Amino acid sequence: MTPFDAAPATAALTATLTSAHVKIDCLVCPVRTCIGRLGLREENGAWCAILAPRRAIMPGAPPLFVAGTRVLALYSVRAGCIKTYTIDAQGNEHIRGFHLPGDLIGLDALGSERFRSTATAVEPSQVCVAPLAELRRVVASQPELAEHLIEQASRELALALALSGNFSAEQRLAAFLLNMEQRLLARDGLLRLPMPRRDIGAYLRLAPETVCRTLKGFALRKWVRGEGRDLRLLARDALQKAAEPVVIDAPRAAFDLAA
Amino acid sequence: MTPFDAAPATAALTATLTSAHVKIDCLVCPVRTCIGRLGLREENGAWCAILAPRRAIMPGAPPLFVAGTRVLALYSVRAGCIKTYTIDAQGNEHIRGFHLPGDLIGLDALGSERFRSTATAVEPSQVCVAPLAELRRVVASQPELAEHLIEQASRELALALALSGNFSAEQRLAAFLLNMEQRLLARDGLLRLPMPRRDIGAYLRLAPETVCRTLKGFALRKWVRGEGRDLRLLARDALQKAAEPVVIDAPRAAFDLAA
DNA sequence: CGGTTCCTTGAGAGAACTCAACGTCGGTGG
DNA sequence: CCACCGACGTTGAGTTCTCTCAAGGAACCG
Repeated sequence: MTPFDAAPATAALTATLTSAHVKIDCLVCPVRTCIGRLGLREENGAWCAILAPRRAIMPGAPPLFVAGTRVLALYSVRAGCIKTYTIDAQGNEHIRGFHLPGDLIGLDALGSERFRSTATAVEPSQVCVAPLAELRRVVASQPELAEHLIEQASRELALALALSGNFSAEQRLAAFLLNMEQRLLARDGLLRLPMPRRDIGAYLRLAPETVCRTLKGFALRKWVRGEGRDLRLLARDALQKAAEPVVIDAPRAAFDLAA
Repeated sequence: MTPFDAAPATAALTATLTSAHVKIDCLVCPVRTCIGRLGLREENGAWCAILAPRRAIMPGAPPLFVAGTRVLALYSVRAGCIKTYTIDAQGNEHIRGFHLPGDLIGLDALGSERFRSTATAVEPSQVCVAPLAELRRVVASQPELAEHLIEQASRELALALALSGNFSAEQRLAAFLLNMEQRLLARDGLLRLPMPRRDIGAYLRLAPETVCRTLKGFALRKWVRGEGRDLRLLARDALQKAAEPVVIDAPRAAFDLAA
């Protein structure tokens, strides 16, 4: 069991943490697992240092950052759920991603100088701040960190590409549930979605009603159970089959060589 | 005028180049512009060396790589157009991206160990091969290159996220035309699309017929002109307005602080 | 208790798809 | 030289998936 199974929707998260807390808190920081995987020493101050400044983000509060503003820092989600989105001319909200503990926010802005989206909290959340200047400095001195950033961007890219495919509502929703289950480290298929139906729809290109109806379809087939945002995935294999985001195709054209 | 304005659909591209040609050819390689931008010396052998092995890729020929196989190298497009795609269970092709000269292919696979898509040529093309092991080595010694990779992945991510939004056929096609015009370095809005309507549709989540009809709608409004794949963008501003992929939204909620 | 947000369900509307047909073009071979 | 073939682009007609609009009920909060 990880420290993040318990929903972090406590008032304590809103408290401002002093830098004195940093070292202690970092021991339970989700980013720490990444550090461990990279073979970095926990005492290594470089990565922890740039993550020191914490920020608590509340739903409805001012955004973490706003589309169009200059990128001054990236953010690492420590707890909660942050959504990044844009608003089009018709006023529709397009959610570009949900960021869960351990995820970096703002990777899609590194190519430009400005944020492409606005970031707000879906539930009470906390992020660590990685100022861009310091990030560059650390990247230069620690190639492992650069590789970590590339890998994270790569994974996010793969997810975005899989989602941008021409799939049906059922396929996308099934893929979404499985993805969220995996990223939320849900146990026994027990899953508490942080976001409302409207946000799921804005992410999956579906009307909230369609999300609801499709979910009901899954429930009728006994693939999922639950009410509202508390779900239980009963038939993961069936969902996986329904999702089928990518089929590994055989090298069909490889035989044209003989012709 | 760049060396890539002329369509490279010549038989010469199919010829196998020996390593003796590398140094000379690298002077006209699109990647060179990146090297210049990064402040690297042209004589710097590290980056050029790993790009040395060339491969010619022809439409209908065996893929450059196949989804599911291990990632042994990334590929830098030197000429032509490479598409990456997946085939779903229904046999539908989902195109994840068109890669033009200067683009890297396979960035979305760095997070996993295997390619997520299959890559084939849309038109006669040529790529440079960057073996993963050497790439890692160079990244470790040259942080600028790491930043370049991150930026490239970031831009690709931003494009994928913009495209994955819930936009209409007109919005997506307009955005696609503008994006292709920019990336093909089209002059005077003169644009020769390398791919058939079917591929555009598979990329934009549209039926080929819808691509055709939407394009005709643009033509009726005098926004574009041309026949088949040869297009001329007459009203770039109108297309830009129709595309409206992202609207920079004002920090509306920023005033909640006072409440 | 009123107000708000969210979830759910129903009925009608619409955007895009499917199916079908036709003309064009370039290559191939009789 | 021309018929044939396949791939592509275009257009039309009917269908379908998803959206929009509307409404009711539940949960939460001040």
